[in-house]
Amino acid sequence: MKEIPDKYKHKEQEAKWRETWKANGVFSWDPARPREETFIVDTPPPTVSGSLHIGHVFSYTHQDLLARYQRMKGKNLCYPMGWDDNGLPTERRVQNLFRIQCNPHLPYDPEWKAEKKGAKQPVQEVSRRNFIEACGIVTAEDEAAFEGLWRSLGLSIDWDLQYATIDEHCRKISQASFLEMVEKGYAYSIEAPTMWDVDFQTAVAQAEVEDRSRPGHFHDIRFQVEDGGDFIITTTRPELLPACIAVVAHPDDARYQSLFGKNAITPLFGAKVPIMPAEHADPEKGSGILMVCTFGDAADVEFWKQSKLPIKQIIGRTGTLLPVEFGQGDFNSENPKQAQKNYQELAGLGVAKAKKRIVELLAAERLVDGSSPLVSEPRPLEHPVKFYEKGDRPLEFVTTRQWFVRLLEHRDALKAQGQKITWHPAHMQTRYQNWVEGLNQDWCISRQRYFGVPFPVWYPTDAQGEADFSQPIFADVASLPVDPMSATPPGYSEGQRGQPNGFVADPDVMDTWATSSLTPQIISHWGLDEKRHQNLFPMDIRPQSHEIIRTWAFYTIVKAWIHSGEIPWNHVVISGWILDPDRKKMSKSVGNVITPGHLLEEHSADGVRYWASRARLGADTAFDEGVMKVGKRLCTKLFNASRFVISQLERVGADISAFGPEQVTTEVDRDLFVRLKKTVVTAEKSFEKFDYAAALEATEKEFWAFCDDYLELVKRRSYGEEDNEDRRSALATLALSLKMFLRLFAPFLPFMTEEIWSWRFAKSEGKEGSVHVASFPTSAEYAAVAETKYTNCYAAGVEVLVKIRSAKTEGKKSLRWPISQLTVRGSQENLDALKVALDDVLEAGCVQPDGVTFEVGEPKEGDLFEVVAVLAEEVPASA
RNA sequence: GGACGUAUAGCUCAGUUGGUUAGAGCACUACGUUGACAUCGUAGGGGUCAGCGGUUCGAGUCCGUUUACGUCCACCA
Repeated sequence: MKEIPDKYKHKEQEAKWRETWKANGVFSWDPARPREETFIVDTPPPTVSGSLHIGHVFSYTHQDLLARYQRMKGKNLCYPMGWDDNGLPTERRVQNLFRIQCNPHLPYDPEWKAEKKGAKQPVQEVSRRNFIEACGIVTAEDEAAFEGLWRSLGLSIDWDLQYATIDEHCRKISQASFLEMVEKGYAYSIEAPTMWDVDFQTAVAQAEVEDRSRPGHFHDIRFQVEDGGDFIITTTRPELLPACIAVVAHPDDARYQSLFGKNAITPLFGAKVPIMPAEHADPEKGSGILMVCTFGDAADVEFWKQSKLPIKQIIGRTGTLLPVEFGQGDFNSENPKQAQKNYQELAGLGVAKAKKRIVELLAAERLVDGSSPLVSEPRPLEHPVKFYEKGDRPLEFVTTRQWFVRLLEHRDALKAQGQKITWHPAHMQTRYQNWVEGLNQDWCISRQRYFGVPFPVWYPTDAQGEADFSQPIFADVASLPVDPMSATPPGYSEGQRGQPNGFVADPDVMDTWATSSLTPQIISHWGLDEKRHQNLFPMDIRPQSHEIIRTWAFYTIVKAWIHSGEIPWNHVVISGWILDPDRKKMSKSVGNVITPGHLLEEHSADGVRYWASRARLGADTAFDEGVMKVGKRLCTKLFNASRFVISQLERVGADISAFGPEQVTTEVDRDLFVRLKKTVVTAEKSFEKFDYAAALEATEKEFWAFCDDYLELVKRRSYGEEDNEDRRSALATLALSLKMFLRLFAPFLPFMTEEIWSWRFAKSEGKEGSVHVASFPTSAEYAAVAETKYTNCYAAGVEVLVKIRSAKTEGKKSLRWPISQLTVRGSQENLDALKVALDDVLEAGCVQPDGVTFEVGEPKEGDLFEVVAVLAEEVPASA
């Protein structure tokens, strides 16, 4: 027999169980079992270069609760872990840690080794392959640290099912997905103005764009009209004046009707631009007339596309003004020499500096009537400006060649897919619908970065060595994954790379979401193992947070629809955010992030999990260490109550696992089981609705009541010296109820319940001995407990005991103080019920048996009884 | 501007299809070491259920409206 410890030391015990679970493969997935017996979690792959905070612990606990419940229901759990390691965050960290910069034109240096360097050391340029190797070193370290934390938290992940979004398998799936999207006509490449981050020098997608409120200025600028007259335009972006291609006003705007069809002359640059009607011009805003520049915003892009006007691109990929020649090409001017002189003042400047300079130029400029085109001092305002979510400078529209996935024409189909999925909580589906309805661009999936999945594409070159983008050469699916920078396209030799009549590689990598949108296919081995794919796809649950519904959830639904015509999972479960005590979202930029390490140490993993388990899905929750303390206290209570139950049984040599429901024979015990069965049903129903918090609440409430009341009432019988039916029933009830509570708590408190389970309930040392593969309690399990003939006899006993205790508290006496006279008034029916429990009550309440009086009568409304307990004059020596 | 959510005790939160006197924990107060538990127990005080209006025999719950807070989307002249 295993020795039961006096004290629970959570650090040691939790470490012990982590090792045991690992050694026994308690959480491993069995690929042989069929789909209907399997439950699949599409685990969110955390960005490894970020640091984990308490919010991650919160949401990953939620999925683990659901996984553990399903496992105890007998399901074969496929609960993998992925790491999102490609993309910008890793690149940034690698650049800083190793002081390197990727230069994709350098050859690979096999001798080069990545070394961490101080911030003051010079930056070294390395090849793309060397750079990626360095990324691999960093992500491997990060992944190990993350895995350690997840194990500390007790996540029941199958650690054999791991993937990293940059690994070979994921690259293969991502490239295969791309090729199929090309084949099915969903992916296309086009040279077009695209939202562009000038610092990262990459295109970005609509989903990665956010508005930030920034100070700016209105500038009122007078334009001349070709054959006389003028008008004033209000703009916040005067630096785009040289890129002005048209001037527009609303077609119904009376003020400008007479100007439509004429040309305006831009100040400083003398460019003749058409004055045109346009629906998007709002007469209420500014002066009602505005300039269209290539490109100031999405409306400019849209207008330019429809108008077929020439493009005047003045902002380059680095965010500085490009050198252009006025009087040549599309940069027309009435006075090219003066225009060029003015532009020379701006060329090479960044956007902010160009803005400042052009205001000075406008102020100094004189129109024919001698006035300045800048008709007033710039007026300050706060306005929303679009930023890349990871960027520091406003986005610009730059014309580049990019790969896109068609979304706009499929909005209705994608909305319908969202409706086939059950969202928890349900209102989160609205966010998905809103996002799909609000889409205004196709999905740009190409990024001008290095650490990511390359496009498996090359382009033939013409006699001049220029790439022909209209004839892309795609890699063969069997050859995936490929890096076109080092692999040669079919039918070419490496010597033809970059040569006339040769080929060039597509230099770009995919958006990180292009890979992470495939997590279900990555896990199911889509296209590689059809049997496994059929067995795992669609999945059961996708846990995630709500701010990435528009990215991760949305793109995953897109990919599943394109590739399989299916939804990727049946349920999406959304965790809320952790708010700091001021109810602000915890985020790195705000600097209010709380890391979980010390909390797990102090409050135990079970305590921290308890805190997370109390929060319902989707509800933002304030960080509260007090709740973790409550969780730890619950563990202690469970520990002590279990020791008591086991000691009671073993005092008389009973085997705790040998009791069955038919041995519950005493009326009070049978009545207790009416309650316990209700609790089991509530827990099960709640879990089936993914409402783990309600399951915990019901279990916890019942457990405390069990400790406070039943354990007190039962002592007379369980401590009894005589081996009779009453005692056997008490022991059976203790054994069965403890076994029940341990399993009900197991998803929430996996360490503590496993510890206690291992004392006496575990049937073996291996996987089968774990409480986490034991079956979750059902009410059917206790069907063989006979119904009591005295309904409420347990409740009656409890109520009288509570009132006796209350009398002692009021009398400022200890709970062991004897009661000399007890009068109980109630209905005959309730008194009869009470009499069944009376011996237990009298013993627990230290009532002298000869001092009890019953009266038939009406107690206060809501009560079963009115109780008068007279405290004894003094403590007898025996007490 | 559009959408969604939240508002219940000092704090963190429950409150089911409308149904007795609105609950729990923390904190607070008092009492008590009792044969599982001082990492404790027992008991107590504490609420105009954000405001207003409506439906109903009856509203924390349903409807309308207002306010505050949060989030997402739109908004760059």
